[in-house]
Order: sequence, then structure tokens, then C-alpha cells
Amino acid sequence: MRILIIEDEEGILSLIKEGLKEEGFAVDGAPDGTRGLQMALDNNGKYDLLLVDWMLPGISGIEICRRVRQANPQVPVIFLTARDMVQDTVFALETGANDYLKKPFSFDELLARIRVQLRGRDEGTNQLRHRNLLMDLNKHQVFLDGTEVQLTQKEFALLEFLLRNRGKVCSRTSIIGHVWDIHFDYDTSVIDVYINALRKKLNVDGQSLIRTVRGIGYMISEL
Amino acid sequence: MRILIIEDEEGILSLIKEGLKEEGFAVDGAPDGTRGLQMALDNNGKYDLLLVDWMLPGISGIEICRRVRQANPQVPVIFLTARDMVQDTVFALETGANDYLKKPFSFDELLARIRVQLRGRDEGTNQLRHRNLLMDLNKHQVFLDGTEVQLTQKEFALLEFLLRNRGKVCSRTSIIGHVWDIHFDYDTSVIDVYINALRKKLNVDGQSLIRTVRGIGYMISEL
DNA sequence: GGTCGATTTTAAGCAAATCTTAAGAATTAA
DNA sequence: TTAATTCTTAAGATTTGCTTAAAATCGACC
Repeated sequence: MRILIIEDEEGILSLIKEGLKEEGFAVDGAPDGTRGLQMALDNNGKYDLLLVDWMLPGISGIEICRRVRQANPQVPVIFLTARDMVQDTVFALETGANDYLKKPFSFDELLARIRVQLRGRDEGTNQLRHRNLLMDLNKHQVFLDGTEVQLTQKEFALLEFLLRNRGKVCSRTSIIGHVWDIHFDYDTSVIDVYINALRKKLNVDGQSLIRTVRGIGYMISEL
Repeated sequence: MRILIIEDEEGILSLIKEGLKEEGFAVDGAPDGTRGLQMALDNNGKYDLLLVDWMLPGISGIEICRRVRQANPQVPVIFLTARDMVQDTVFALETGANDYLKKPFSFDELLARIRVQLRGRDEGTNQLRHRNLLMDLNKHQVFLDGTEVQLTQKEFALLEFLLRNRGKVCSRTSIIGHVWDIHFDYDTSVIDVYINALRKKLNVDGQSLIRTVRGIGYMISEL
């Protein structure tokens, strides 16, 4: 795990750097915003996590955060800063930071928060869950309340698509495009048939998993 | 997005609950550890995020966190607690919590930290708000004071148009053009009929949401 | 290559929700 | 008071989605 620290106070920088090295991380440091951003962007993907001070000579931490997010939406960014207003915290988090630590902080807490961010790396991101439904994309299996439900390929693909888009209505056009690979006008009721099949297999005690939005499409019910 | 709050102080519980509902989340509350854990486990996967107080009657927050993690490694858990020792924070984070907020905290910060955890899933929430009205364009749902109002497609489209043009009068011509896609002369009273329908569904206690500007058109009332 | 079973697609009838029309009632401005 | 505009209602037309069954396609196996 490689971490980049962007911090201008030399004492803090070396303190964290040494501490993290002892914990087995590979650590690079940048003493100002300009070089920090450059290092982060130049080898985008190289770092597994960024520690960024808010107030920096050159480019500010916020700007670094924004630019890094643009280039890479995944990499966790933790702010380390003396600024202590609620607005600052909120602003930083909304700009794309994953956590925000107020100075002075304890090294142990920093370490714990770093571990939280790195937790779950290459751990089963291959499962989709929703309520009592578990979809294992590797094993190509679906479980309802722990017992397996047999789905056909198309049923599986459709359910996966709906689940991945949980929270928004999927239009028939987008469904037919993503699940059936038809990118032009279509005139068929396959979708209805498959929705019907899924409902039959997945609905328990009247609880409908799939909500119909008349005139628009379908979505996973949030209720 | 559905959130479970496990918190025994009634004031805090209802405060957070209402606040989050206003932000468009579905929220459940549990007043003690036993029931909280039960709710979390009974419908594992139902909740997208857990807010947990550390000190609870019944089962402690830490224990809840541990058990929930066991059942579901994905769901984010945020601790809300008065305990303020560094060891506590570290302990909670190591036990599986994703974040740790010390009381008293600001609601805005809580909200921002929740959004961080849900980021990627919650991404691109597309909402229009006006007073006690919340329009979720992704889910194609409308909420008035937190409870859903069923709108048809046309009603929805009309309301969206008015809301997007909040503050200015929408002429019948522009409405028929944008909502009905009629770009030539028309001779119909559909608009009136739909305005009527919207008013019936959305007006509470005489407060009219949609104002008639005689001879011109309609607009969302700014009052 | 042929056969059987499973899966996918098409088609059609039915039911229900939604949209539109139209006409009379109510309201407003001059 | 009057004429124009807007509101309200309800019925008929249309669209949309559900369900079912049968036809077409695919794939494994002999």
C-alpha cells in the first residue's frame, strides 16, 4: 500500500511518514501543493491513499482534492488540517474528501482512519445486496433469504442491471440497450416477460421487489 | 437510500430522523441496542447505512457493529457518541465502523459524512426542492412533507417544468411546447385539467402551490 | 446430424391506468 | 353586467403493462 502525504510543516510530515513506514506502508511526501498535485497526477493510480493538508504553499489542498477526484474517483483522500469550522469539514467532504482530521490528532486515530479507507480493497466487490437478496456475481448465484434461487442468464443479467442502478428508474430503452444489446428502436415485450419471470421467482409475501413506473420503466423498490 | 439509527436519546433520535427525511432518505429508528441489532440483522441488506450510538441500553454499539459486520461486510456504519478518548475512536474503527462522530456534532457534518459513505451509490441524486416539496427525478417520485404523492407521467412532467422555471411565469404556449411537445397552435384545455389535478394532489391547507397569472400562464408560488 | 430439454422471443387478449376532449360552472377584470 | 378566462367534472379514447401460451432458438448429449 502506497501513501502520498502532502504537507508543508516539515515536523508533521516526517512524523507521519516515519510512523506509517513503521506500519509497513510505502510513503512519499510532498512539501507543497504544486509538487503534491503533480506527484498525484503523474502517477495516477500509483497511490492507494492521499493525506492532504488544507493550507499549502502553491495549490491548496481543496484544489488538489478536486483535481485528483476528477482524474480518479476511487482513491481515498484524507484531509489533515488545523481549520476547524464545520463548514470547512463539510466543504472538504463535498469536494471529494473521504475523511477529515482536525489537528492536533493522534497518530493512532490517523492510522485507524487510514485502515478504514483501505479496508475492503480487493475484498469481494463482486456481490450485490439488497434487502434479503444477495447476488454473487462470481458464482453467478442469487440467494433470497439465504436460499438459492435459480435464474436463467437473461433473468440474471436483468436483475443485475436493475440492482446496479438501484435508486433510479431504468427506462425500457436503457434496459434493452444494456441487457439485450439492442441500440435502436425495438418493438417487443421481452422486458415485460422477464420482469414477470423475476417477480415470480423473487417476490415473497406480496412484497414486490421490482417497482413499475408507468410510462418510464422499472426500478428496484426501495420501500 | 434507507438508514437505520440506533440511539436511545429520544431528542437526538428524532432530530436526526426528521433532518434526514427532509434530505430524502428513508429513515428508521431503534431506541435500544437489542431492537436495533434485531432490525439490522432481520432485514440484512435493507439498510444502506447504520448510525449507531456507542452507549445503549441492551446491546452496546460496538457489539452491534461487530455482529453487523459479520453478517454484511459492505454496509457502512457510523458511530455517534459522547465518548471522546482516542482509544475509543480507534477501537470503534478497528471493530468495523467506517466513521466516528463525537457529540455534539453539527447536522451538516453528519450529513456530509453520510454522503461520503454513500458516494458512488447515491451518486447523481437528481432532486428538485421547493418548500415542503421534494421531487426525485431519478426515482420519479414526489414527496410532500416526506410522504409520497402519486403523480402520473404528465403530472410529473408538468410539475418538473414549473419547478425548473420557478420564479417566472410559464406561458401556456411554453408549457404545451415543453411538456406536450406541441410546437404549433393548439386548441385544448389539457393544461388546465392537469394544473387542476396537480393542485388537488399537492395543495395542503389552502396553500396553493401553483399560482395562476391570468392571461399569461402559471407559476410556482414563491410565497 | 438428430433429439430432447431448457431458454429466449414473439404474439395476442385482457385489464387497468392515463390522457384527452368537451361542456357547463365559476371566477375575474373591465 | 358582461365577456373572457379559468376551473371542474366526467366520459370516451388511447396507451401501457400484465399474463399466458406457443413458436423459435440454443446447447448438451448421444
